[in-house]
Order: sequence, then C-alpha cells, then structure tokens
Amino acid sequence: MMKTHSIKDVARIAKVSTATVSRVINNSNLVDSWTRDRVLKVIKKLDYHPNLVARSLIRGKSNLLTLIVPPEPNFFSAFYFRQILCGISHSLSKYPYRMMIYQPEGYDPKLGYPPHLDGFPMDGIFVIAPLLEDRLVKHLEKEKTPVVLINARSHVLDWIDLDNVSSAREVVLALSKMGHTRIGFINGLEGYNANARLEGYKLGLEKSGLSYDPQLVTNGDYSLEKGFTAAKKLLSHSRKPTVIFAANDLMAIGAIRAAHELGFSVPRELSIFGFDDSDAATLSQPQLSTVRQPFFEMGERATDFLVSRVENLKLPQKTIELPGQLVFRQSSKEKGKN
Amino acid sequence: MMKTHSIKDVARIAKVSTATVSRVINNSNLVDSWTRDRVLKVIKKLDYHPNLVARSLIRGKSNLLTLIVPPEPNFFSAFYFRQILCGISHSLSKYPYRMMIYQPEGYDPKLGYPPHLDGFPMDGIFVIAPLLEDRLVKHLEKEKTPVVLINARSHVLDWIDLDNVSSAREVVLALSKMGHTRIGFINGLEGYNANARLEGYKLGLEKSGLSYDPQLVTNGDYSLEKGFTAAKKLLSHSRKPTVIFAANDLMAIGAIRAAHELGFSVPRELSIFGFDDSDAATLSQPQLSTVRQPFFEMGERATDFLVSRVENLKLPQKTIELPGQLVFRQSSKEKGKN
DNA sequence: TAATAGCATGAGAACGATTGCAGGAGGTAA
DNA sequence: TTACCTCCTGCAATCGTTCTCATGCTATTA
Repeated sequence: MMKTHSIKDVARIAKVSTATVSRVINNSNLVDSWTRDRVLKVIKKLDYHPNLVARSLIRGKSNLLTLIVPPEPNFFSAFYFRQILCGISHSLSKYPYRMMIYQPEGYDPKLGYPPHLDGFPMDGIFVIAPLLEDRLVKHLEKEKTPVVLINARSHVLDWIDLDNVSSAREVVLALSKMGHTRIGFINGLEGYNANARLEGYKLGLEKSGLSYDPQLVTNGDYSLEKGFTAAKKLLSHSRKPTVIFAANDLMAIGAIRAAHELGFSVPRELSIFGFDDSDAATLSQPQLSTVRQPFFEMGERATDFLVSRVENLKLPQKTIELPGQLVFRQSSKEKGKN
Repeated sequence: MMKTHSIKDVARIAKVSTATVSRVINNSNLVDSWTRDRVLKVIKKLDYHPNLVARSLIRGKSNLLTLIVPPEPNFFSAFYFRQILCGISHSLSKYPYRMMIYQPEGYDPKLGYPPHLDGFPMDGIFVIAPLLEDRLVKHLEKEKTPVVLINARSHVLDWIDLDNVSSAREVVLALSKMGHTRIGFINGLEGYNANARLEGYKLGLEKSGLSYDPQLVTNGDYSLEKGFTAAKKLLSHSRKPTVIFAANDLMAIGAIRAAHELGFSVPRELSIFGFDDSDAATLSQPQLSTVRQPFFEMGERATDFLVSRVENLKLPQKTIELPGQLVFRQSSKEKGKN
C-alpha cells in the first residue's frame, strides 16, 4: 500500500498537535472555530482519512458486525437468508458499521456452531436460525458480545422471530372461513418451528370449531419431494382433505404436483396453502397462496437491535415476534365455488 | 468487552519477553523448543488469542476482503449474486481471510460506484458486474489495492467473466443441429453482455450456414414482461421462428407465456431456450433449456485470484473466460419430432 | 487586584501487537 | 586464549489513533 497520510501529517502542516486534529475529526467542541477551519482545510487538501484500524485498537471497537451463516454450501441461496441479508444491508446504511459474513466450517448438526470465532474483530453478531441447543449460542449467552438471533429464541439474547403459532392459526381460520372443514397439514422438520406451527394449526381448528384429526396431519422435511409423498399419503385416505396446508412453499409445490398426478384439479378440487412466500410461490402453476414472512423487516429490525446494543451494552433483553401475512393467490379458493 | 488477555500477560506468566511470545505465535524458528512449549502452555491456559486489530495496525494488513454490491435493495436475491457469494465463501474457508459486504448508497446508473470507500480496512476488493465506465473501477485501476472483477472486464485489473460469445454461439449451433433454421433471439440490455451474446448468435448462424435475419432479433431488458412482449412480436411475423433463444431465463419464461397465450405448444410447435440456469428454469412449466453460467466457480476462482494478489502485489494481470454449459430440458426439442 | 472559572491547546501515555538490533551464551577453530 | 559464528532472547521503536492531564490564556467576579 502506498504510504497514506496520517494524523501527524495533518497536525504538522496545520501547525497544531495531533490531539487537536483528533478533536476536529471527532467534532469535539473544545476547539476554536478558527483552528478547526484551518485543520479541516489541511485534511481536505491531503485527502486525509483517519485510519480505522488504529482507531479500533485504541477504542476497543471495530464497528464491524459479523453475520454467521450455517455451513451448508448453498445457504446464501436460501430464500429467507437472502431477504434477511437485504434487510440487514439496507438498515446498515444508516449506521457507521459494516458487515462481515462468516460461514464456519466445523458445524455439528446436533451441536451447532463451534463456540470460538477466530478472533476477527467484531462488535456484534447476527446469528441466523441457529439450532435450539447451539454451542455457540450457549457460549455467547455467557459472554458480553452483543448478539441478536434471527428466526430463533433465547432467554438471554435479543431475538427476532416470526409468530409461528398465530400465523399458522390465521391460515387455518381463513381456510375454515372459506368453507373448508377437512384441512390437511404437512409439517416441517422437528424443532421449534414445527411445534409452533402445529400448535397454531390446532388452535385454528379449535377456534373454528373443527376437531383435530391425526389422519390429516403428516410430517415433512421442507423438501419438494417430501411434500409430494406427504400429499399423496393425505389424499389416499377415504376422508380426503379439501385443502392442504404445508409448512413451506416447496412442500406445497410438491403437493400441487401430487394432486395433479392423482388427477385433482387445483384449486377446484383441492386447495393448497404454502408458507414463506418464496419466489417459487409465484413461479408455480397455479400460483401459490402462502404466508409471507417479513424477512426483510426482520433483517432491518435485527440491525437496529444489534447496533443499539453495541452502543449501549446494558440494555434489557429485547425480543420481537412479527406476524406473518397471508397472501392469497390461485392455489386456494372457497370450497364449492367455481 | 471483558478485558481479554494480551501478549503481555502471556509474556509475564511464561517469564519471557513479548517478542518471544510473538515469535512463538508466528512460528518463528528463532525460539528454543523448550521455551516454545512453555509459552504454548501459557497461551493455552489463558485461552489467549492475538488481537487482530493490533496486528493489522503494525502489519498494515487486515486480512479483510470487501465484496462490493450494487445498491439495488434486492440485489442479494439475484440468482447470480447468490451463487457467486456461495463460491466466494466456499473458497474463502481455505484462507485466513474474511469477507465484508458493502453496498454503497450513492450509486449513479451511468457512473457506477462512488470512488471512495470510507476507509474501512480491506486488503482486496471483489466487484460484481460493474458498469463499463464505473467511477470506482476507473479509480481502482490507478490504485494498488488488489481488485478482481466478476462478470466484467478491464485492461488492468484481474477479472473473471463468462465467455458470452462462444456460449451464445454454442446454443445456436445446437439448435441448428436440432433442425431449426429460423432461430429468434431476444437480447438483453445494451452493454457488453448483450453485444457479445448477439455476436455469438451471429457467429452461430454463420457457422451453421444460416443467414442473419433482423426480423428474428429483438431487444429486451431481462424482465419477464419484456420477454413476453418481445416474443409476441417475434411470433407475429409471417415467417415465425421455430425456436426463441432469450438472453436470460426470465425473458425465456415470458416467451413461454406468450407462446401459450398465442396458442403455441412448447416445445412441440415452438422451442424456447434461456440463459443463466436460474432456479426459475426448473420451476417453469415446461422446464427450461438454458445455459448454465458457472457462477459458483467464478466466485471460487475470484477468491483464489484475489488472495494470491493480496499476498503478492506484483503478479501480472490475470483473466479468465469461463465457458457456459448447455442444459437441455423440456422447453426445447428437435424440430419436427414429436 | 486577586481569585476563580472556563476555554483552547499540547505533551505524552496508552491500545497490543511486530520486528530490527544488540547482546549474551555456548560452541568451534586457529 | 582469542576470534568468530550460531542460536536464542530482550529492549525498545513502531503502527495511527484517542484521551487524560497539565498549562496558559482570557474573562468574570468580589
């Protein structure tokens, strides 16, 4: 790197001490306006910019936030990740912080992230959708590095998550209002989300005065294939559902394909409802009714949370449950209508 | 932050100077093996990790690379960006570097990125698909910060780009081999890519012994809607094409919809060929034949380029043109077959 | 006039590492 | 014994900031 100007050069040329230059840079009011102008002029002339590494060293603060990403090679492609990233990046432009992305390698499908983070400088950490018993999260709960969990929860750390229970409940409620009484449900993988969505499903039934029928509920794994086979199973029973609600869009699309293969017309004979509003939702034929998760907003709020905590370490824990938004497209319709 | 141990603590406890500890950390062979063991033991006991900010300051090197992202709010969602990011992240795990993501705000659709980058520490820069006359790129061409352009070219900086000409040519060649003689083309926005793909299209025709017919070529803007209207236009002529080749998948899908609306069966009466192999390609009905751009590999190679240049500033310029890969799916078929 | 307050400034010690240089210990050769 | 070389180690300067403290100046008040 070419030798760039330092605060000393500015001080020398402006005939002041480095302390004064520093005060000017940091807008201290302890500096005479005439002196300030002189210094600013020199700064401009030299095109001087303070060295942020040196500043980090003395301040003990790097203004870098780290976004920790699960180690699946294609995780950056995941719909929700992208949207969250957009939200973070958008909100970050308000603050003098930058974001590092870190995808650790050693990841254990049971234990989560390795607890140590290599010592790269960072003032705060975003963790996206960690496992329930994540090692790193457990570790961070004991440290004082600010952390915000996105799409997960903690008793100690700040978090932002979808209100899964009420979102699923709203879907069931809406379907029931549309006249459906046999509502199939393809759940996701075991874990917090799946439990919550199933709970919401049951609450929705209850509120609608429908009874819970285990034959209408089956487990998936968020893959299109599993959605396909799960839907086939649901549709093979004698008392078939008139609508299938899947815990994500991909499984819903699998369900559409299963329905077509079995000769059911969607939505005339069978409605399908997804979850996520991923871009697959509008590309599918028919276009998918689904629950939009406010990922972008989650990213934005997470950034606000994290920055405010970095700047004030002793804030009380902050948590938000955001509601999902029902999006009605072609794959669902009122029962019996044409 | 809790007061973390510094090199002085290690030195004091191990009863050596900080210089010796530093040598141990950096695997200098100028240290007695007995001393080394003692120091390592203390390092382990204290769970000491060197402060990378301090190290950056003295070394003038941060081990941080910056990925510069165009300011469109949803850019992180763009298919090619995601894939490139996956590739970068994957390759980066081989090196002791981390990636910062920076999405500048002040961006001019004509002039590109603002030339100054806020002074956050970085040893090298990835720039994804900058404009041809980008201010930042012009500026970087004069500086010595290592840069690699992805999906763009420069006479000075390292770059990695698709071989657009030969990719488009291969498509036309393949379509011609399949018996098509009237090959429509929907080009992208003006710019390097569009020129190159059009050139490839023409070369393909030439090589196949077909003549160039301006009525078969039209311009798009990479949007689904424009693909739709462009296809309608191409299909309205008396001497219709038997296949439409679009410069990206989204326009190709628009073309499929146009064909359906006009009553053409795809691929029986009209074949469609896309470009990108985005995830829309497999979600479309029928699934899209297309050109796969090796984005993941581009990200990987870009990382290797950049790291090697950071570690050796005076390497000669490195450039790579990667070939696209033709992917045949349901939307294209041999002419006349059933 | 003397005491006090407030403002503007500079000197210099941090922050936590790396590294050039000097020097001591020990070995070998003359 | 002396000279010289090799191997190991520590001292202290350095990177570019920030920030505490001391100091000198001016204005205000009794």
